[in-house]
Amino acid sequence: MLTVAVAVPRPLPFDPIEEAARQWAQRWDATPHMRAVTSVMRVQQLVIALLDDLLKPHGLTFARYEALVLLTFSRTGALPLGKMGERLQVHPTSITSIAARLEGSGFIERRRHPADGRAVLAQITETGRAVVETATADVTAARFGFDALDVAELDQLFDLLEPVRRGAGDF
Amino acid sequence: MLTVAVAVPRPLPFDPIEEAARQWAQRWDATPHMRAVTSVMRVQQLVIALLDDLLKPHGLTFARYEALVLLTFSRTGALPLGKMGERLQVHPTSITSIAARLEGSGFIERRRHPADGRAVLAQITETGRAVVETATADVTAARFGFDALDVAELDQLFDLLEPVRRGAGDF
DNA sequence: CTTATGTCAGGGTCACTGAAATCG
DNA sequence: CCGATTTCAGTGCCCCTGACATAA
Repeated sequence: MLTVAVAVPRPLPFDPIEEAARQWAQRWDATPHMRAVTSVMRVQQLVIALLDDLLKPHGLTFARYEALVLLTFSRTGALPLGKMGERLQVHPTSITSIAARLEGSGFIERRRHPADGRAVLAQITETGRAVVETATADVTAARFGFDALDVAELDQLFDLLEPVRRGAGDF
Repeated sequence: MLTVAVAVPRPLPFDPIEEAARQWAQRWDATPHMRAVTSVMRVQQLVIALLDDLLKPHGLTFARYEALVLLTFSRTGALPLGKMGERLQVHPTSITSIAARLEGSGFIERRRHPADGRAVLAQITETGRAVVETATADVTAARFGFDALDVAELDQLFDLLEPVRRGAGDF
């Protein structure tokens, strides 16, 4: 048995977002918007902290993990960087950096696109495929940190957020 | 009339999260979790981009705006840094940095706590109060980027996320 | 020539670790 | 002495801008 000391902030005796909303409402409007948005921000922060903790032992960040997963979805295990950036909705220079680090870890290889000399193909390696499998086992076991919700609630959450993404012009 | 050219990525002809979920389901489980979590991550990204754009003209980031708002909620307009970090749920070194930059902008002043020589009080200035008001007018006018949802849906979203935050030990 | 793709340099923010100073 | 509060140095991550090289 091995125990690890982890610094966890003492829980507050009240919900800080509820409290902020209460004060907000006394002066400004859009209180329901503020409350919902603050919740999304906080949950994202919690989830990314959990996922990065789970992925770190595998030598991955969440961004790199997502890129690797995307490659396993393609038939050949290879995609042009531009296409990856589009799908993952990240900045062109970010996908370059992500690919560079994945290559440094031996999870992908970069080579010129045979049909388009401008493009670069990211090709997942066998090591890359292996790490995706073990890392995915960890994150699915943790239910992505959303163990508190059942499937109906998860779908409801997705449906609620869909128009927000659509409204921002994502698709 | 003045128009500004802004680079906006071309929308995808499909929902990239739906597509990822479809592929995910063919190999792994926890698909509803993955779909919901990815949505939260993406929406957070969209909201933070919008808010930072709205706040930048006021010389604020979202983190600094939140800190300033918190100060306006206190009776005296002053709080110890430790208390602020607790409420905003940010790392002690982060609140130091946020306070340092807010002070550099003239939005707060830092002084020793009169009753506890270890603590530092952040005191909002008149300039700080003024910038909170104008910045808040901007973000509420934009409905925090959640204009696509009505009040019932916003409350539903908050309620869905509440057990996730509670489960992570936030309060 | 213009457009598309990717890379690199650099600046900004924030999270975190570890160490230190100060004070209760 | 121990613990709490804050600061500082340093690392890593990701975002973005701007400039550049290469190729369609």
